[in-house]
Amino acid sequence: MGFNEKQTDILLAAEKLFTTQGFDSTSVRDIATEANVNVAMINYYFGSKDGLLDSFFEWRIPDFMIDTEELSLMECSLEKIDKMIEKYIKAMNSHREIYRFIAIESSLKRRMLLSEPFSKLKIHNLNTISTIINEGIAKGVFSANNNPTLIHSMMMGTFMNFQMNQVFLQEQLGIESDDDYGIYIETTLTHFIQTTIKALLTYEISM
Amino acid sequence: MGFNEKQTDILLAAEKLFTTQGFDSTSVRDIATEANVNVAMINYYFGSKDGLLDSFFEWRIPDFMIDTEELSLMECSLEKIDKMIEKYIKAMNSHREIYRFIAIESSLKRRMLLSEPFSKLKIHNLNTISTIINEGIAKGVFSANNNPTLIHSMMMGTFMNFQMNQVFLQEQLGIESDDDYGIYIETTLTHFIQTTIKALLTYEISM
DNA sequence: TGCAAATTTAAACACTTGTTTAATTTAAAC
DNA sequence: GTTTAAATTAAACAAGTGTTTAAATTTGCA
Repeated sequence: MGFNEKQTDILLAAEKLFTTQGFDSTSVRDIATEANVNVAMINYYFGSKDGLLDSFFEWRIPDFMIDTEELSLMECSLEKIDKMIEKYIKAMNSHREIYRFIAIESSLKRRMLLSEPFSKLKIHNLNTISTIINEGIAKGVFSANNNPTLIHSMMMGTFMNFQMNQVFLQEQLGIESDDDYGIYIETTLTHFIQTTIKALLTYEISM
Repeated sequence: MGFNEKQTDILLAAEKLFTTQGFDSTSVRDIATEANVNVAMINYYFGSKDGLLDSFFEWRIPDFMIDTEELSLMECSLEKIDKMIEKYIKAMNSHREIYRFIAIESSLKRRMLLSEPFSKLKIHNLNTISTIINEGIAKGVFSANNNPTLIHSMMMGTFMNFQMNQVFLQEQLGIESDDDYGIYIETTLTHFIQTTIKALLTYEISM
């Protein structure tokens, strides 16, 4: 937390290369060149390449925290579900290459130790949706037997699938540009996820 | 296609290391040692490390093809949807570390050229589900305005999310062993996805 | 202004990477 | 049994890896 200008230069350069090439095939020299900085500065400021990744996680992961303030004011309803999903997708989609990178790197067993901040993010975001759904079930607004963890997995997975198969899906859906793809995610895909979850929460013989 | 014994040894060794460490941080020497083979044999048989990955894709991807024979005999119904999803998850879950590896590697821009067989797999599997859903819509069994590509993304994404966040989800769901996790996927998760898709296909004001 | 700490640098370090070479062994064909 | 091709080997190759060093420069403070 609290990085100086030079550190930020390095982090930005790392971000650009990590997200396009992956962590392992990005060299510290590449990063140094991209950041217009001497190679040794990376070890000086971050200790090691792994330390840089560690700092990168700390630096970027807070962007993906759902803020619950606005939601906490709303009464439990399907509209609240819509709002929450919209917030969710917006948060992740605003830096989708970064989110994809973090999710991929954290999934490798060898990197498990580094993924603590990512774990905290997932717990926070899962709690947000769980609270809302459980409250709705308790009040009888949503049908019971719905598992918030599974619904959360479905939402996250559907979004991530769009990150990991962009080339394929862009072709399948006839989307021309990267920008249009982003728009599709924030409109059509968001609406689809909203519909899906609402269908589940109002599905009588659910589960 | 058609690998001899030595080539298979190499592919099996590569599989073990690729799926646990990723492609970039697995060295050809590691693979050679694991396969009890001279390093040069990898280049002799596969040309290069990239060529090995290429062959690995060709070798394993057919396992994930959904066979449509049994499905084509069934009449269009919600039971057919259940059956299809069951087949889908079973096919992917039987070698889930391999599927995760392929999906991750194919998602890196730098590896796009290699992912042609994966692309073909995705098209085949997407067509399988699309055909069934579109037939159901045409016959009025399923509600219209359902987008098969989105439903497919949802199913794939939900499954993949379980692959990429195993440690996290195992803890969240209180699952003890890796085997139990696999069982959970083939029972509870499969049922959840079935329910979700059926809820969508019978949701009146869908989309 | 002087001094100590922090920053920055080029060079070197030790090691790993994927690949190739040239020699040797094994197998198949005539 | 000789010849030709395929398979296998250890060694070398050239380039790249993350990291450290020790010297030089800059900075902040008394």
